[in-house]
Amino acid sequence: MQYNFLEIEAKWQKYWAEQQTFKAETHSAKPKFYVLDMFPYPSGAGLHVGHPLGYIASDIYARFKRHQGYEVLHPMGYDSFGLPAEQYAIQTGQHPAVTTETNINRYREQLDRLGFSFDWSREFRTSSPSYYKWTQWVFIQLFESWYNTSSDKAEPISDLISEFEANGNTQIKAVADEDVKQFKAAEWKAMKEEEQQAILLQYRLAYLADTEVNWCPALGTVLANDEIVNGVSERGGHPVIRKKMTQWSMRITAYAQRLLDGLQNIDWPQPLKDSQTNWIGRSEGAEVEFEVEGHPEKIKVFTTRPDTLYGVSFMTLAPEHPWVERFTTAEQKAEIDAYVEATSKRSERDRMSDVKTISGAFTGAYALHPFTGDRIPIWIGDYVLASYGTGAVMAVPCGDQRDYDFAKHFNLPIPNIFDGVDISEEAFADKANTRIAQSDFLDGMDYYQATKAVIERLEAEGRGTGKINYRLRDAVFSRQRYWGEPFPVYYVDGMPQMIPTECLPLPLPQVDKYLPTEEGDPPLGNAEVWAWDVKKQEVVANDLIDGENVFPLELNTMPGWAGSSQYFNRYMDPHNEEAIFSPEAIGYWKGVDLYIGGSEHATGHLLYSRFWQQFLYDRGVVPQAEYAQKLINQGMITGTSALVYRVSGTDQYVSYGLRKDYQVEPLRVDVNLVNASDELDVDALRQWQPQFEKAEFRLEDGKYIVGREVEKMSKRWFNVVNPDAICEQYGADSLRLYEMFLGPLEQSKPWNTAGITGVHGFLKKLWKLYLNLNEEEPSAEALKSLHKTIKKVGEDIEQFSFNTSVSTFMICVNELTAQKCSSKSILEPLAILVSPYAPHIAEELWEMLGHQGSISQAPFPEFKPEYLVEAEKEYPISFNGKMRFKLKFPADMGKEEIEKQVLAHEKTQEQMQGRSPKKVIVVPGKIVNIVG
RNA sequence: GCCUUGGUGGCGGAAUUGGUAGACGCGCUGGAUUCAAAAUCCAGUUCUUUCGGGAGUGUGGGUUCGAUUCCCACCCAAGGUACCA
Repeated sequence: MQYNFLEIEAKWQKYWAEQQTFKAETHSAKPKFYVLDMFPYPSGAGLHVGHPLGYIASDIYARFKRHQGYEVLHPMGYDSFGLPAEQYAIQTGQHPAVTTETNINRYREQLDRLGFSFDWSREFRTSSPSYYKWTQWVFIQLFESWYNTSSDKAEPISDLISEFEANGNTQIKAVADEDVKQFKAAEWKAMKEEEQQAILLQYRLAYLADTEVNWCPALGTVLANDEIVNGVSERGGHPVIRKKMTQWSMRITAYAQRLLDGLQNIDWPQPLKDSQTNWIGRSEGAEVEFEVEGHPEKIKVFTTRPDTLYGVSFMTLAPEHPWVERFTTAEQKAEIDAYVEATSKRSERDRMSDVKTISGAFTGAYALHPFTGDRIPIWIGDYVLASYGTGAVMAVPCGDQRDYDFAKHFNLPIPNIFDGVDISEEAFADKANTRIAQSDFLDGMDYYQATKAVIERLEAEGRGTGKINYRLRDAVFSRQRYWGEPFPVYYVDGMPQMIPTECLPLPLPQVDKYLPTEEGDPPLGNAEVWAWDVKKQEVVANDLIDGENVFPLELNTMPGWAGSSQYFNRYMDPHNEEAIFSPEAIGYWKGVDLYIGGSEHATGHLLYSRFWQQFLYDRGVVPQAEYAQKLINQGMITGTSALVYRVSGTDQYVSYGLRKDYQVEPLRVDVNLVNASDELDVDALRQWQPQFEKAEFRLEDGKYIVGREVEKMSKRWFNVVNPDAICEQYGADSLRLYEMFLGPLEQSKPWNTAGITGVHGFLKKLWKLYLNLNEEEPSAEALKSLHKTIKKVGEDIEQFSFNTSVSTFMICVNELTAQKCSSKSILEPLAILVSPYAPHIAEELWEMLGHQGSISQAPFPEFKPEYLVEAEKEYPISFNGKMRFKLKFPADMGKEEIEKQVLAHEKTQEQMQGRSPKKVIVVPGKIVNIVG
C-alpha cells in the first residue's frame, strides 16, 4: 500500500470540517488555551509559501495543547478593509466588497488545503457590519471617556461633567488639549450647550481637532506617522505634505507611560519591545520658561539637560513656531521670511536626509535667562521640529553637538560650563562624567545633583517645572477613504454627536464613485443617502437635511488599524449581537496565550491594540490590561531567485560557470524551471516567455546551470512559490514539515523547493513502518528510540523549536526502520507525536492502528526516563581538550577506576609519546581530559 | 550614529548548566536495482595531509583542564530608529 497523500489529505480535511473537530467550547471543564495568528489582509495575489509559516507553527502548538488536554481556541478571520480593494474599485467600478469576497474565498481554499485546526465557526471579517458594529461601539466608548490623571485611568465623561458642574475644571487633573481654558462651576453652567461640547471635546479620548496631518495628495488621504516610510507613503511611495485639517484623533498619549510599563509584564520579543519603547520615546527633563525682551509671551522649552542651564548661549525655534513672526524685528524680517519660506519648501525627507547642511536665521529678538537675566539671541533653524517638545530649544553648544555645530557655523559664543573638559573640537555630552562649573549655585555638582537643584529652583520661582516628554503623538483616526468603518457620528451645528449604540451598526452607504467629490470631500460625500434622522433613528436621504431632525453624517472613515485593535477579544464570542462579547466568554478565555505574527506590526497594530485593551480594561470591559501574554515573531521566508546570463546583444545564454568569459547581463527566470541541482530546463524556458523562444544555450557538462540570489519573494523576481503546487506534488503534510524544518521559526531563511524531498521521503518511511503492525512486545532499543523522541519533541514544542523536532522524528524513524519495528505499542504513541506536525498522515495511521475518530484529542505520550538508562557509557578521551578516541566503560564505574584504565590504554601511551600527564580530569558520565 | 538580532561545510541548519563541532536534510561522489528513467536501497562527503596526523565555528585577545557556548575589543549582515532638544 502506497502513501497516497492526496487521497488521505482530502479525506481528513473533509472529516474535520464535517465533524467540526476543532470547534472550541466556551463552557468547558478543561483548562483553556488561546492560540492566535495575526489575521491576514486577503490580497488578490493569494498566498505564497512564506505566508503560512506562522500559521503552521501556531497550528502545531494548538494541536499539541489539545493533546495535552486543553480546550483550545484557535480562530481565523480576515482584516478585510483596506486600500488595494478600494484602488481596484476606483479603476474598475467594482464594489470593494465583491473583490474582497473573491479574495477571501481564494484564501480560504488555500488555507483549507494546509490542514489547519482552525475553528472556522468563529470566522469574521472586519468589513462585515455585524463585526464593525463593535468597532463603532468601541469608538463611542472612547468618545464618552476622558483620562483622569489622578486615578490614572479612563473614566466616563458623565463624571467629568458632574465635576465641572460642582467645581469647574480648576481642580481636575486630566490629559487634555494644551489650550483648555480654566473656568469655575458657575461659568460652566452659564455656557451655551455648544460651548460646553467644545470644551468636552478637549478632554474626550476620541476627539475632533484641527491637527497638522500628513496629507498624501496622490492617495487623497491622511496617513499616520507609521504609514510613512522615508517621507513617502508606505503604500505606493507617494509624496506626503503637512496640512491642517479637522480630524478625529485618539488620545493615545494619555497611555504613554502605561504602554511603556506594560511591556515589562509580557513575554514579547526584545526587539519588538525595544521598537515600542523607542516609538513612545520617553525622555525626562524640565520645561523652562524664558521671558522675551519687549514681549509679553514666554517661550517654553523642553530640555533633558536642565543641569546645563548656565551654558545657554542662544535659543532656536522651529521655523514653523507660531511666534516667529511676532518676535522678528523689522531689520531681520526679510531674512527670516526668506528662511521660513525656504524651509517650507523643503520636504520632511529633505530635512531628514540632509544632516550636514547647517542653516538658520536670527530673529533680532532676545530672550532673558531665567536665573541670570542675560540676553539670549533667538534664532530659528530647521533642525528644530515643531512637532517635538515645544518646538523650541535652549541651545547649550558646549553640551549638545547640534547646538555646537550651529554655534560654530554662525559664530555664536560657546561658553564652557564643564569642569576639566576640552570643548575646542566638539561638544561634551557625557552625562555620567559631568561636573558643572561656571554655573553659580551648581558649581561642582554632577548631572543628577545639578538637574535636581535646577528643577527645584525653577519650580520655586515659577519659571519652569520638571517634566517627562514623550515622542508618541496622538493618533489621527480619520481617513478620506470609502472602504473603511463609517464613524457613528452626525453633526449638529458643527458639533459631533454619537448615534445611539442600539442603532449600530451604521453601514457603509452606496456610492457611484469611490473618488473624492469635486468639492474635495471624502468619497462618502458621493453618497445620496447619508444623513441621520434623530426622530426616526435611521439613515435618510441627504436632501432631507433640515438642521432640526435630520443632520449630515461624518464623511471620513476609520483607519486600517481600527478593525484589528480588538478582534482578538471578539473571537471569544464572535456572533454575539447584544454585546461585544459575553462576560462568560471573556471570563473563560480571558486573553491570548500565544500570539504569532510578523514584526512589521511592531509600532502599528501591536501598539494601538494594546492602547484599546488598556482603555477597555479601565472601563471594566476586559479583565486584563494586556491581551497577549506571549508573542512570537515568525521570520520571513525569502525567495531564491534563479538567474540566466545573456551574452550582451545576442540571443545566447551561457551557463553559470562560463559567465566570466563573456560580457553578460543576468536575467531572472521562473524558479519553477530549475531542478534541485540548479539545472535549467531549457525547453521549458523557451516556452515560458517569447523572448527566450529562439534562445541558444552554452552548456557546461551538458547542463545549463543557473546562478542563485536570495531576495524577497516577489512576482517581479519570478521566485514566488505557490503552496497549492507543493500540496499537489508532495502534500500538505510535507509542506508543513518542510516549512518547520527550514530553520528556527524567528529567523528569516531562504526557500528552496528542492529540499522538500527530504521530509517527503521521511513521511514515506514513516508510512512503511505501519504496514505490518503487530502486537509484539517492543524491544528495549525501540522503547529507547521512542522515549528519546517523546522527551525531545515535548521540550522542542514548548520552546517553539520546531525545526529540531522534525530532525528528531527523522532519527526516530530511521532507527525504527533499522530495527524492523512494527510493534503497535511503539507506533501508536509515535503517531500522536507526529500528529501536530503532519496531522493528515497521523489521522490515517491512527485509523490503521484500529482507532475510530480523530487522533486530535489523544493524550500526548508520557516520557519514561527508565527506558533511556544505559549500562555502558562511551567516553570521549581528549588530550588538552581535543577528542582523540573513545572508550567504553560501565556507566557506574568510578572516577579512579576510569582514570586508571584510560592511562593504561595503549592509545593513551601513543598520544603521550612518553610524556607523563600533568593532570587528568574525569567527569563521570561525560568526558575524560588528559593534560600534558 | 544609536538600539536589537545574527555570523558554524557547497546549501538550510544541529550541538542540555562550558564537556565527542558539523546531528538531520538538500546537493555532490561511487555502487545496487532497471532496457532506460523515476522511485528505492547501500557506502562516502568540514578543510588539509607525506595517510601518522594537523587545522577548524566572522577577526584578535582573555578566563578555563576544556570555549560555537563566558568576558573584552573589533569586522560584517539583517531589522528597527533618528537633526528627539
